[in-house]
Amino acid sequence: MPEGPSILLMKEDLQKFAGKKVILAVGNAKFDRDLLVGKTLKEIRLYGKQTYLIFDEINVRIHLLMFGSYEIDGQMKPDSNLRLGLSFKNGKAFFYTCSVKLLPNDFLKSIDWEADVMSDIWNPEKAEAKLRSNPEMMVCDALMNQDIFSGVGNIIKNEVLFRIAVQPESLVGDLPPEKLNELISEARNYSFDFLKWKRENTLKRHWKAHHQKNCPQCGKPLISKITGKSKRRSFYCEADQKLY
DNA sequence: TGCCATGTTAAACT
DNA sequence: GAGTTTAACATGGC
Repeated sequence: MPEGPSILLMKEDLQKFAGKKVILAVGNAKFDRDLLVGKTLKEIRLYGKQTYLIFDEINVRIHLLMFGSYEIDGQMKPDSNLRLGLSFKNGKAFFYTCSVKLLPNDFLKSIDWEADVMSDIWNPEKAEAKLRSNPEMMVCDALMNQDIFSGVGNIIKNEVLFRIAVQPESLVGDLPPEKLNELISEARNYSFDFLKWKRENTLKRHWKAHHQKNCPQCGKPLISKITGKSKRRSFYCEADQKLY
């Protein structure tokens, strides 16, 4: 599931529990789940791929990692790896195979909320400043960097670089200023396209590079290669994507 | 069937 | 210490 846009869909599903009181908390999360019982879920806040269930004093941070999933209402899967299940008067929320952590609300102050590419307060100028201070970083690593582009994952990385015709191993400092700006604006733009297509269940159909065999522009075979320090797979066209 | 992958963290290394 | 590599987690799709 879990790049930023998918998490936004999860938030929409959870929203009906905002303002509601936790009746029961179950699961194998490594903290005292009873601390949540009787507390009211004040707000659901996102930061990239992270979801914060905010209560008085404390919050639960959920990260679905690679294989995590969630379920609203419905029957709990019998032999599943349930990390946390919350019951409210109007339904239940289950979180499976994910990272779940209880944090004090002070922690929220340490987050740079403006780094979330899908946030209303996304700050592209700040992203540009961070990029400029890391000229030796490859663009594939820059996009995957959650402190710069919180919410971007491997799919978004590959599609953004295809859209702006930049080879993944290009160095940030070598990009001309207008390319750097395209990188920043498309990280956000594509995330919203991802959201729209995910909602329609047509995401894969719209992939131009990610896990594709041939370049949709020139028809040549795409390169599939582990790139950068993040060691994640990149799909790109040698002919159409320029190495800076 | 076996491999790979929408991700992160922490331990174990150099 | 800094930087890098590896393991762990654990599921579903191809």
